[in-house]
Amino acid sequence: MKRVTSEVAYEYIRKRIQTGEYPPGFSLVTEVLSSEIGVSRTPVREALHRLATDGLVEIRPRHGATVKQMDLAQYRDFCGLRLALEGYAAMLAALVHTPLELRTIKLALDAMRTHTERIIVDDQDKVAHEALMAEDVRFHVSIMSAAKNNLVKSEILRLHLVNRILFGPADPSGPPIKEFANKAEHDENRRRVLANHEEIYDAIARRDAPAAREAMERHIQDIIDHAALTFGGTPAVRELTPEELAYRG
Amino acid sequence: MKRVTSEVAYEYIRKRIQTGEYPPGFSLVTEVLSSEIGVSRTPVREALHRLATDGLVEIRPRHGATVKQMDLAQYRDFCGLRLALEGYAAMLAALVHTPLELRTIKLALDAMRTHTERIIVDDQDKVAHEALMAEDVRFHVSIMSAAKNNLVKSEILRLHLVNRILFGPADPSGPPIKEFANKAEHDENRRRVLANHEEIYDAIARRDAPAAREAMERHIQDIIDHAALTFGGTPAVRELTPEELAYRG
DNA sequence: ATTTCAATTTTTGGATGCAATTTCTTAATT
DNA sequence: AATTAAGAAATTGCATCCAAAAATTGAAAT
Repeated sequence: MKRVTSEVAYEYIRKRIQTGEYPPGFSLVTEVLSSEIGVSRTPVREALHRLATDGLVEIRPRHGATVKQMDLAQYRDFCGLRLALEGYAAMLAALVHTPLELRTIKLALDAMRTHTERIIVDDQDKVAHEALMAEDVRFHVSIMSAAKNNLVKSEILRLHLVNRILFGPADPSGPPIKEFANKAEHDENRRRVLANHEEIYDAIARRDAPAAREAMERHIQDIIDHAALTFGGTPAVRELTPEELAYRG
Repeated sequence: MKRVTSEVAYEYIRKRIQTGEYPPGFSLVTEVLSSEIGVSRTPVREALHRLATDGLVEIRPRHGATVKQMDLAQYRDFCGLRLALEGYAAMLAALVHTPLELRTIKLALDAMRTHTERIIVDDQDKVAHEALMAEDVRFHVSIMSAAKNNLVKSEILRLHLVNRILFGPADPSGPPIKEFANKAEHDENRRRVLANHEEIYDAIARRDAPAAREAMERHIQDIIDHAALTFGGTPAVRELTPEELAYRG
């Protein structure tokens, strides 16, 4: 025995989903995966269950596992969760951050500013794009670390994982997503994100908890709105679940 | 094959944890459980993993599973999560509730009022105690249903599950929990809970989203404070994790 | 030609066996 | 007597095997 085999299976599948090699709706057959990875079906099964609790995979009993796919309504629910948690984390961070934690947040913010400027000058700068994304993550992670609530932190990290998958690198065989907006729109969006981050940082720095929460919530709401635009124009009236309908009689 | 055996195992173990038959820290050995339940080790393993993601069980690789135990610090983190989510749900409910959903919430509130009065008159009324707990749950569930975000709802329900376990029926072999306060204190607490609920309801009814959130957050904060008292007097300074310490260099 | 029903194949969920690792026990040494 | 080391027992994690359920294919009847 080498090491935790189920971990290998988990990482293997997760990576494929994230890169888009296994697109949303893709059927994940244990037998195929196990022979592909070179382990038996047991650890694959376990990995799929873990991915299901992460929200990356959907398992219907006796029907197998598929890569999760979300419609806009589900995405909005998802972002609502993120909004609630990250807003709370920002609030906590404003209250309990240490000077060092504040500096860590500021470092990420400053780096983002630099990279954003660079991208606005040269749209094709791949390195700057990569760096910007990395610093964006660092900014958010720094805030939830400063909040000092590990449960909240791990929940948010789990959500980020899903977000990356559904709106990540590519969606080669998925439904036709609306073509990217033009550069001017993109630049405007980047500036808005940066402005949002600055607001959040300032509120945390002056220990203004309500303002920090509001700023973070506005930021995430902006993300939702932006995604709604690129996703497709439909206002997407929410479907009511049977469970919800039960409340009406 | 009869039915989903892993479901049987899951319910079996969950119930035992909730009733306190398996107290916090209790060692959950797959072999023992499988022979006790009458299924093989595979579904037991799966059930334990599910319980771990629910937060009821702790699994350390190669060391087995134990019933999760929380200290006060962890409980506060846990309640923080609940506060963030239920506060958000109350806000949403204020914004998007239908008249029927509002009435459902009011029904639970009215029932709670009745049962609380009854308990204050007769402390020993077991039926009223049961009913009060049930209506308390109904009140909270009605609100998250009215919020119409299934993800948030299922997350909160998961949290409620854990809450029930750690502060549920009994903890026979656990550390000596401070003896229950006297009746006057209890009655005061019950009245405060009811007043909280009324505030929450009123805010939702008049579609005042910020007030609904604030009232809910105050309510949960009260619960935390109350638990801190009955748990033990220690202020419980949070331990820093190695991960957090990394941020300091 | 299309639809329906049955048989075959595929695939999941569960049981069992096996190897590796951890823990418990016991004995020996300081 | 206490502490450590070695071996024995127990327990986890993975692989394989088996049975039940679902999907698919093919044939027959309308």
